[in-house]
Amino acid sequence: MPELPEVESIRRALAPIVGRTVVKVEIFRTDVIEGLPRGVEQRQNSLLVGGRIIDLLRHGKQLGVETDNGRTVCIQLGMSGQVLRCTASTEPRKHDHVVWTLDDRSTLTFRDPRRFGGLTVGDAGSLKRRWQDLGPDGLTLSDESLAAALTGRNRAVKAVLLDQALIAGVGNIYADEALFMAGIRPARNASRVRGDEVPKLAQAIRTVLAKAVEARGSSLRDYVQPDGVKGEAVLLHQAYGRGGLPCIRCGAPLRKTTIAQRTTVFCAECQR
DNA sequence: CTGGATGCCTGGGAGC
DNA sequence: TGCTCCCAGGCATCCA
Repeated sequence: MPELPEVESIRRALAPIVGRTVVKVEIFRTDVIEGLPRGVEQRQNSLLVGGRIIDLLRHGKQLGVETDNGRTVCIQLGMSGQVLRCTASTEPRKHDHVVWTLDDRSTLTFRDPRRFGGLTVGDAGSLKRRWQDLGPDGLTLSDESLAAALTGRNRAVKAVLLDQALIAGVGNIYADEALFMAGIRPARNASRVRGDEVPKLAQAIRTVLAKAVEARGSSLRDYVQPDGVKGEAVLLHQAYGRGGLPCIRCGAPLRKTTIAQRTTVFCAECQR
């Protein structure tokens, strides 16, 4: 579900937990955790218990939590994942998989009804190692990086934008939005994006993502910020979710189709 | 190597 | 009200 802007919104909202020490973790499902060791002590340790949170990092759609005892947890939200922060402990709800308690008695909950997401535990270096397999982050994507991702690629330009190994953080919503802003048809072959269009598309990707971060992410079905409040970026959408509705630029009805197995909305007039 | 198709899950909404 | 069907923002894995 959540793409870069949603994950970045979560990261920013969690800033107050930096400096806090993890005092307890409750695991309600082990199968959402990769790399979980055997043994109660080892499990607690791998899930940051006893460590002080020193950093919250993000690359693309992945969120990293790092503690001063050299442990890290990488959070992937998949389609329906949430990270919630409560100032007092509450009864776990259905689909709450992992609950941390911090030394200020606040709790951090990872919940994910569809379980396409999950956690990966590791040592201090494991986040960087993991993120080496991802492309550059979409928020700061350079024109040159985008050019490199598109060059010689025999697939739809939208499929390239969605490929996390090429560009990290763009999902179905913001791919449609960026291509609409840049006036490029999602089905166009990536290798046929012209040199003069590359900077426009790179700019569109950065802008669309940055605006959505400002609006605290797009709440469609599951996404909420850690305090449970919805983001407002849906109000900014010009293409996504508007199939059949008039294009805000030219008034022609927006077309709905499938590209890379994903629902795709575009304007046949404005996007060539 | 590349790119395309498939399957994993639950819940919400539409339609009957 | 209740049922069935369809759809959903991701991604690992398998296949051609």
